[in-house]
Amino acid sequence: MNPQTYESEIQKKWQQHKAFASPTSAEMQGKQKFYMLVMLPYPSGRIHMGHVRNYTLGDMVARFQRMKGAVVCHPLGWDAFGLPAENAAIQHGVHPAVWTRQNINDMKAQIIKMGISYDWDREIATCFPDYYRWNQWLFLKMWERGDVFRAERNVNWCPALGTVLANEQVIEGKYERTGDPVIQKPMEQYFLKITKYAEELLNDLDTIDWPDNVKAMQKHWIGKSEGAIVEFAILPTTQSASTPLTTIKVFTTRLDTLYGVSFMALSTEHPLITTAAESDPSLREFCNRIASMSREDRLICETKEGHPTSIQVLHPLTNQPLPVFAANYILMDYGSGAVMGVPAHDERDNEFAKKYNLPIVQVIQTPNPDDPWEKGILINSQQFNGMTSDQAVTAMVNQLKGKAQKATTYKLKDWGLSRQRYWGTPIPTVHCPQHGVQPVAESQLPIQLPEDITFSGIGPSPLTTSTAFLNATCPQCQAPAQRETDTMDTFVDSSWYFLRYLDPKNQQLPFSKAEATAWLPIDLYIGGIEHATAHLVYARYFHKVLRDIGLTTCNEPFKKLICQGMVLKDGYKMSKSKGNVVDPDQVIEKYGADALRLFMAFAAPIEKEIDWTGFEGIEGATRFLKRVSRLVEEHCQQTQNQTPSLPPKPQMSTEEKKLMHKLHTATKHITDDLETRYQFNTVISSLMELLNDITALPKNSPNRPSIMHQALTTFIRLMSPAAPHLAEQLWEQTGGTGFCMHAQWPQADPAWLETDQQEIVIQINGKVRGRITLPSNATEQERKTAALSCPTAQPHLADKTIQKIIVPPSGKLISIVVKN
RNA sequence: GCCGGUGUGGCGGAAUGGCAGACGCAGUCGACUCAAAAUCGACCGCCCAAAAGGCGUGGGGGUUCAAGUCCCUCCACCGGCACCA
Repeated sequence: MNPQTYESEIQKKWQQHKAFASPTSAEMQGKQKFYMLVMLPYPSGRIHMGHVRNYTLGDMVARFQRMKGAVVCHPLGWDAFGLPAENAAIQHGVHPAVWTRQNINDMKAQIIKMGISYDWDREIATCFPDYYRWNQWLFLKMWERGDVFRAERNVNWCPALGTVLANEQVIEGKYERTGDPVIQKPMEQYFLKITKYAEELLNDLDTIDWPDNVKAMQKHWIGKSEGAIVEFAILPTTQSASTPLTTIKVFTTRLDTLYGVSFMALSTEHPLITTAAESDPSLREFCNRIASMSREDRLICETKEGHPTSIQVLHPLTNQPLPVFAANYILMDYGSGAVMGVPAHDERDNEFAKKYNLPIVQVIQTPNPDDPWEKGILINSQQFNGMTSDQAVTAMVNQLKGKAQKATTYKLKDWGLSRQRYWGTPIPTVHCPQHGVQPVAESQLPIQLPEDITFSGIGPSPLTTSTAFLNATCPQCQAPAQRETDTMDTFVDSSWYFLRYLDPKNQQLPFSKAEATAWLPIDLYIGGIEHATAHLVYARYFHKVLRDIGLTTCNEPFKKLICQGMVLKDGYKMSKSKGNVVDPDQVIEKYGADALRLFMAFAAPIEKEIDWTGFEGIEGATRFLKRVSRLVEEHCQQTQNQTPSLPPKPQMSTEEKKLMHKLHTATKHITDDLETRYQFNTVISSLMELLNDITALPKNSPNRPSIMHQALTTFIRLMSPAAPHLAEQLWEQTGGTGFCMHAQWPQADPAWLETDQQEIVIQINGKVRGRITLPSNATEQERKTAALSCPTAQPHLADKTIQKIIVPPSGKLISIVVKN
C-alpha cells in the first residue's frame, strides 16, 4: 500500500478519536506533564522546509513523551499580525483579515498532512479580538504598575509618502519599493520598562538549559557594565544662559583614569549640544550632517569626527578647564551620551585626541606596556599614585563625595512598542485635550480593529481613516477624545502566546493561574536561532511581569531551548526570490510524510544547517520504510497471527539472544536520545541498525515466530515517534490494540543489556594487538591471564618487560604497557 | 576587534577519555531478470602487489596506560555583536 492513501486514513482516525488531546490541569491527576512548544509560525501561506524540520523534531518528542506515559501539551497557533498582510491589502486589495484567514487554513491543512500531533483545540491566532484583547489588558496592567511611558525616539520617516517604515523596508536610506529617501524623525511613542528587569534577565540565564551561543547573545544584548557616574561642572561663562544644565554627567568604566582626562565628548544629540548649536551655525551644520546619516552609514564611517564648542568643564579633582566637543562616536542612547576623553588609555579617545591635538597624559602603568588600554597601577595621579585601578575607583568615589557614585549601565533599551500600522493590536488609550493620554477602562476591551479601512500605502496609519474608530471619550471627563491610532509591536503577541494555549477560551483572564502552574515551565522549546535575542528576551521579560502581577509562579518560561539549523538549497536559504524553494507538499506527494519526517530527523544534528541539495537521502528513508513493511508482512503471513510467548533465555539460540540484546540496547539508546540528549539523527540510525539485525535473524531460528513478534512489535513502537503513520498501520497488522501512538513505550530490561560472553580488546602500548572472548563474569585476574596468553599478542610481548596491566571498569578492554 | 561555535572518508554524519569512520547517501562488483527498475549479497580512509605492518579526526605541542574527545598554541571557516565610554 502506498503512503499517500494510508497516511491520510490514519490522520482521519487520529482526528476522529481526538488522539492528540491534552488534559486541563483538573484532569491531570498527578501524572507527569510535558509541555512541548515550537515557535508559532507567521501565516505566510505555505509551510516551508524549516517548519517541517522544526515540527517533525518537536513531534517526535511529543509522541515519545505520550508513549512514556506523560500528559503532553503540544499546541500550535498563528503569529497572525504583521506587515505582509498589510502589503497584500495594498497590492491585491484583499483585506488583511481575509488574507490571513485563508493562509491559516492552507497551512493548517499542510501541517495535518505531516502527521504532526498538535492539539488543535488549543489553537490560537493573534489577530482575533479573542487574543489581542489580552494584549490590551496586559498593557493596562503594565500601565497601572507604571511600566509604560511615552517618549520621543527616531523612526524611519519617508517624507514622500508621509509614512513610517519598518527597518526591513529601508535599504540604503531609501524605501525599498519606491526608492524615496527615508530620514530619521523623532516621534512620540509608547515604551515598556524592560530595563527594570535587566539584572534579573541577565542572572536567570544561569538557571536555564539553553545553548551557550544564545545565552552569550542575550548577555551581550543586555550588555551590563559596571563603573561610575562622575559629574563635571560647566564653567558658567562658557555657555549661553538658556540651558538649565550646570553639570555634565558621564558614565565611565575607568574612573581610575580620571587624571588622564584631557577633553569631554558629547553626542551630537546631547541636549547641551542642541542648545549650543542654536547660537553656533558651524556646530549646527556639523550636528545636522551627522543626524542626516542613516544608521548604516554611521556604522560604515569609522573615522572619528568632532566639532569644538565654546563650552568648557572643570576637572572635578584638579579644577583645570577642559574643552567640550561634539563627536560622532558618542551614542546618545548609551550611558549619558557623554564621554570623558582619556586619550592615553582609551583607543577611540586616543584616535580623537591625535586628530584634534589634545594632550595625551599617561596615568596608568599597565602590566603590558604595549597594551595601554588595560587596568594597572596609577601614576601622575597625585595622592592616588601607586594604587591599583580597582582601589583607585573606590578611593576616588570617596574623594569626590557627591560628585561621583559607582553605577551600572546596560545596553538593553526600553522596548519601543508603537507601530504606525493597521494590522496589529490597537493600543488601548485615548488622547484627551484636557487630560492628555489616558488608558481606556478595562470594561471597554477589546478595542477592536475597524473593518472600514482603505489601504493606500501612503500617508499616516490606515487607522486614521476610520472616523468611527477615532471617536472616543475621555475616561476622566467623558469629553470627546481621539483614540490612539498606534498599534503594538507584534513581539507583544509572541511574548505570552504559550500561556494562552493553556487556557485558550478563557473570557475572564488571559489564562488561569491553575493552568499556568500546572503546565509551566515549557519542557522543550524549539525554534530558529534568529529569535535568540528579541523574541526570547521579550518573552522572558513578559513572563517575569506576569509573575509579578501574580498570574504565573515560575521565573523562567522555557526550561530547555533548542535552536534548529536552517534548511538550505545549494548553500542558500530557500527563498522565493532565489527560486530555490523545495515545496514540502510535493515531497509528501512523492514519498509520503513518514519518509520526509525520517529524512529530516536523520539528515543532521538538529542545531546544524542542512542542505537539501546533497540529499537524495530521502530515497534511503523510503527504502527503510519499505523494508520494515515487507518484514512485517512476511512475518504475519508466516505466523498467521499466531503469537507464541517468548521462550526462557536458556532455550534461545545464540543468534536469538544476540537479537534480544540488541533490541534492549537499541531501546535504551533511542530512549536516551529522545529523553535527555535530544539527538534525533542517532534515533534513526539506531532504528536502522536494529532493523538490520532483525532482518539478519536466521530463517530457521528455533524460536523465530516468538522472537520476531517481540522484536517487531517493539520496533514498531520505537519507530512510532519518527514515522507515526506506518507505525500505526503495522501496529494494527501485528495485532496491537488501540493506537500505536498510545501504546506503552518499550522498556530496556537491564538483564538483557548484559551478555553472557564479552569480547575484550587487547591493547599493547596503545595499539590493538588482539581480541579474546570471555564470560562476562570473568574476574580481573582471569581477564589479565587470558590477555597475556592471547596468540596474536604474543609477538608483541616476547622479550619485553611488562610494566603495567590496566583493566578499566567497563572490562571491555585491557591495556598492557611493555618496555624493551 | 570582541563573544560564541565548528573543523572526522567522495558526501551527510557516528563515537559518554577506551577498537575512529556506526548508520545512511553516492560509487564498484555480483545474484535475480530477455532487459531495465525494484530487491538481495559483497566491497568501499590512505601507503604497500598482497599479507604482516605502518599512517590517519585542520597544523604544532602537552597530559594520560589510552586523546576526535582534556590542556596550551597556531590556522581556517561559520554565526552573533560591533565606536557600548
